[in-house]
Amino acid sequence: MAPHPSCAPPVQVTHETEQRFPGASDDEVTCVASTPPSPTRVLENCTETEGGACRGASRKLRARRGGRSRPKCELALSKQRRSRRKKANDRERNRMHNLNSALDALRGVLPTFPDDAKLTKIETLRFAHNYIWALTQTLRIADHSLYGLEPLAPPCEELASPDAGSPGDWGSLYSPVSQAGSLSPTASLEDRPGLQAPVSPACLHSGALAFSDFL
DNA sequence: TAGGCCATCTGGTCCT
DNA sequence: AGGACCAGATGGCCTA
Repeated sequence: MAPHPSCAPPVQVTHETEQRFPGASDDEVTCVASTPPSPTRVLENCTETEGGACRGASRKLRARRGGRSRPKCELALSKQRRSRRKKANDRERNRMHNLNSALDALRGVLPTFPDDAKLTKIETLRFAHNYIWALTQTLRIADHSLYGLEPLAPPCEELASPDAGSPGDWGSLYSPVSQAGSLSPTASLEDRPGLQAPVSPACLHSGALAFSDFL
């Protein structure tokens, strides 16, 4: 789905040039100083007619390079920038691919029906969050019942207040974070058959819902 | 056709 | 200096 190279925006050199001046190397300074009128600090502060330090440096460089017209240098600088940008793009692409791979792995361990459409990125994250949360609560319930403690869960139909506190708050149908705003799983998941938002662990515990209802 | 999702490019910032 | 990370911009694809 890569944009057509022909449609890709042209590499913007001027902006980067401007940004990189403070740390520019000798070569870069030399190249830019020979650049035709552009909004750069060097060109503003270091013209042929002013600037002692700049003039001195310029003279030095000119002596070293043996010339004042340096189209080759511009070309080299431009090539270097393009090369750096290209490498950065490659790294960024790779990074995003890794991120997507991790997301796919996460999808792989989430309970969904085979015929479900692939979860979007945001759905995957929300659902994983809720799934983990519900499983945690389930374990907690199991522990409590194992040791004969009082069940902490409210009735299934009782929903917690939106600002229910800790992650351990069982009154919540959804984990606290997902309850907030757009993170509510009902917003994005309820219309997906077979991909329900996590049910209350209390309901699981009481048998009001089978675990399969969670899926 | 509008809106959602996605991949990619890009420049900025922070870190090593 | 170079890499990682991030967020904004852009354009393509798909669906209601």
